[in-house]
Amino acid sequence: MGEIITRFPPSPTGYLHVGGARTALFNWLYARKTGGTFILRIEDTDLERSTEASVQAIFDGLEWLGIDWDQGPFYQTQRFDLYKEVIDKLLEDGHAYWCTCTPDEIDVMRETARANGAKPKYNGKCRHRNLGPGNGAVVRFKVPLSGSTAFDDMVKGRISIPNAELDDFIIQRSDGSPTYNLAVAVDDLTMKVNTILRGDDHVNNTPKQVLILQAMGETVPTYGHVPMVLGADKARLSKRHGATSVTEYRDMGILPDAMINYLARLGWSCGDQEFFTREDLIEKFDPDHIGRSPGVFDVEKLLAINHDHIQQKPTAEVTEALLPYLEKAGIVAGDRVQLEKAVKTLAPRSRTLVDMAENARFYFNGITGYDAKMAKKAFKPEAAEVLSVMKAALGETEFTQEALSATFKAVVEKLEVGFGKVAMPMRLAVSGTGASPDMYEMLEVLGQEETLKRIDDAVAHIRSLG
RNA sequence: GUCCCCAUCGUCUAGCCUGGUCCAGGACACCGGCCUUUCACGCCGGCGACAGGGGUUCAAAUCCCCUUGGGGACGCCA
Repeated sequence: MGEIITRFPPSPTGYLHVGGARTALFNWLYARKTGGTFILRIEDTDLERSTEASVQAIFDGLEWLGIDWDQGPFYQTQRFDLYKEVIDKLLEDGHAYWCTCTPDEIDVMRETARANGAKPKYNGKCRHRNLGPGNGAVVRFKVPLSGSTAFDDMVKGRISIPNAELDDFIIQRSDGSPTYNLAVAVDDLTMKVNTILRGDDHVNNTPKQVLILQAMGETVPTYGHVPMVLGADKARLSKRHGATSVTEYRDMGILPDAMINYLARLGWSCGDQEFFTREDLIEKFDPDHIGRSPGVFDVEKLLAINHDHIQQKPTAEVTEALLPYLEKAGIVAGDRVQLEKAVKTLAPRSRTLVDMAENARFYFNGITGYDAKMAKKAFKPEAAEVLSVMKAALGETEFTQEALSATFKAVVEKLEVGFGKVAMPMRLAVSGTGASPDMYEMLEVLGQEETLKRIDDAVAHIRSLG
C-alpha cells in the first residue's frame, strides 16, 4: 500500500470524549508505527452546531494525550468549493439529481414505509424528474436500485449491504452546503487517506462513501470499524455513566500515558501485556488485534493502570506532572530535590496525581491537627516523654535513613519499650495522621529542623491536654 | 420494523483465521494469607467464563447453521 495515511476527523460539537480519543489514538498509533502520516480534519459542515470553543476543546484533549498531527487541521468549511465541484460533476454524470421534496413530504414517505414494515427511506420521487437547481432544492445521490455494496473491513472482515437498504441520500443541502458523506469521501480521497479506523457507528455510512467514490471512478480506502465504548450497563457510553471527556480524566489526576495505555487496551490487545509505555504502544500497535466486540469503560481499571504508571515512570517526570495539581491544591513545595524525594515516598500509595498532591500536603504545608482516633492511642501522657527523648536523640542524628534507623533503635532500647510506643507518637506528631509513608523516608524528606519543630508542637499539644 | 455487526470469568482480554498442547491463560475488582513501625506497595493463594441448541469431525472455545441476547444504523447530524 505504500505509506499509511490515517486521519482523525472530529466534528466540533463538544469536547473530546473517550470514544473519540480512542479512535484518534488508534489512527495516530498506526501512522506512528508505520512511519506514515496522521491528519487532523475538523468536520464543521454543520454550521448550526459547530463552535470555536469545541475546536479548542478538541485541541486541548489531543494535546494533553500527546497526540500530534502531521497535516492540518483542515476545516471542511474552507473546502466548500471543492465539494461543489464534485457535486456538479456527479450531477453532470447522472450520478446525482436535484430534488424539491419538502421535509414534510419525506416524513410522510418514511412513516408510510415504516408502517409497511419496511425501512424508512426517501422514495425516489424526484429521481426521474430531471429537475434543475431551484431555491429549496437539494441534491441527492442516485444509489443503485439493486445489487449490494461491499468492502473488506480490517477488523470485521467483509461487510456487504444490499443497495436496496440505502435510499438516495442528500449530498448537498438546500443552502448549498455539502453533507457528511460527500465531504468525507471527497476529503479522504483528496487528502490521500488510505486507512480509516473509526467507530462502529459508521459502518452504515461506509457503503454510501464507497458508492460516491465509485461514481467518481476512484478506488476506496481501507476501512476498519472499531466497536463502541460502552458504560457499565452496556449501553453506549454517555454522560450519565460519569466522566466522558478526556480532560475530566486529566483533572482527576490521570497521567496521559496511563490514559492512552488504558484506551489502547480497551478494544485492542497484545497477548497478555497490560502495561505499555507510549513507545511500547507505537512499537506494538497492530490493527490486526483490534477486537470485534464492544467494551465497557471501567474507571477502576484506569485508576489501577494509572497507579502502575505513577510507579514506573521516572520520579522526575512524575514530579513534573504533579506540579499543576500541587498548585491547584494550594501546596507550596520546597525545592525540587525535596519534592522529588517526597514524590518517591508517595508514589506507591497514590492512584492519581490528585491523591498524590493531597498526600503531599503534610510535607509542605505543615499539619493542621492530629487525627482524633489516632491521637487517643498515640498521644497518651507518657508519649510526651518519649517524644522528648526522641527529639534529643534526633537532634544529634544525621537525617539519612541508616542513621535515623539507628537512632530509633537506640531510643527503643534505652526506653525499653516496644517499637510502636515510639513510632506511633512520632508518626502522628510529624504527619498528623496514622497513615503515612515509611518513617525514615518521611523524616529524611521532612528534614531535621522541621521534624524537631513538629515534635515540639506535639509535646506541647499533649501537655496541654493535661 | 428493516438492515449491519457482535457474543470467553462481574469488567478488559489471550486463545479462534491455521480444530487436538485449554477440565481455557493474564489483568482489574473481590476474598484469604505473607511481609510490616502505620497506610500503602509488593508477594503468594482463592473465587470466577467458552450464551443455548443443532451439525461437521476421531477430536470444537476454535468451522457451519439456527435460536437467544446485546450494540449500531435507518437525519437537509457527524
